[in-house]
Amino acid sequence: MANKSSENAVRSEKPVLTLERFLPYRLSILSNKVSDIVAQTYKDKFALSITEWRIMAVLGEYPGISADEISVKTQLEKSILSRAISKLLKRNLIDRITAADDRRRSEIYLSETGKNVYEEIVPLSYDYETHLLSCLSPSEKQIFSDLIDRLYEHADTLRSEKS
Amino acid sequence: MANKSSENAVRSEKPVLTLERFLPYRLSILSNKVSDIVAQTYKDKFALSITEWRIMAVLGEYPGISADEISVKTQLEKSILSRAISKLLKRNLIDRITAADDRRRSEIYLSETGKNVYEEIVPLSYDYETHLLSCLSPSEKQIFSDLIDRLYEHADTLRSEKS
DNA sequence: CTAAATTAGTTGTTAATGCAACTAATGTCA
DNA sequence: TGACATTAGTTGCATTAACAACTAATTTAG
Repeated sequence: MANKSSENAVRSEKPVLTLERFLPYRLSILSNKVSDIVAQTYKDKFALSITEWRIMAVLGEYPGISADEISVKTQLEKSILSRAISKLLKRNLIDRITAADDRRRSEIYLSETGKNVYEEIVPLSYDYETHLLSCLSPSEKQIFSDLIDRLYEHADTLRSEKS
Repeated sequence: MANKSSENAVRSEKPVLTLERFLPYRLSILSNKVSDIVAQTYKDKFALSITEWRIMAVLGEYPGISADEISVKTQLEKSILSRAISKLLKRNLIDRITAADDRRRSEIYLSETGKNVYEEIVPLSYDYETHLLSCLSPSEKQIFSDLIDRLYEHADTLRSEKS
């Protein structure tokens, strides 16, 4: 006898989701816009995709790291990484040598050319970040940064509740 | 600016970028994690991709909207939209009729089935958002939301400064 | 020492994305 | 009215992503 159309008509208002106010959506849109702008610069000036740049960025910080470790740091799939590394090798932006102690692993480095590109991109990236954040006060920047970290940590705990 | 490798602290000629502290990167990682979790639910329970769900979400808010208008609201490419709409039509989740006043345009609606799915997803989405944000205080939520909006607006102004 | 299990990395396949070219309907303006 | 430009939407194509199967090197147990 349950009939939602007439019995409790007061309660049964249809739910509506306002996409533009939905946080996961807004986060995604903001992130895409921010990334697209950087991506355009990397692509125009250096013919690098975001993925490729991230790999180089990690190599700038951790020379001699392995593909697997890059994968952990950048959250990129092994296969994506493997193909991106091939491309960077072909372009002589990185060097790869087989690790002496474990011949499965290889150690990857920025090449001389790669270092030059890296050193050109780093200040551009910082500039961009600075410009992007210039609409926030110092304390707002700090708060935003902290909130991102907290949400990131917290999101991890949600993953397991999935079913 | 903290410099964790103090070895060559004398002349810091070589710039280094710490990817894990670079805001566009962190935003992207957070956004991906957040989206992936929702995506998994939509996919498992309703066999919908994020893209498909976003279209349905917009249709729930704006019944009879055209593909082009959906494109503006969701920031999805025309082509992606066109193909997603075909899929949703095949699955009878939406209906499409040619607009009377302009036969190029079509008006798109959630079908009855689509409405049922929509009404099931909306509360799930809100739940997820609530859980995600449960690690923030009410005022922090407000601040975070505001900062996102401001950054979004501000990012727009950066786009043209590209060169 | 050797068989099974793990690990690092590559490759195949399929689907999703992004861009441009295209069709068809409408709008503009001389 | 009639050539031309715009607009809505579709399709083709090349690139990229996601997932799994695979090779080869190393580790673990018995």
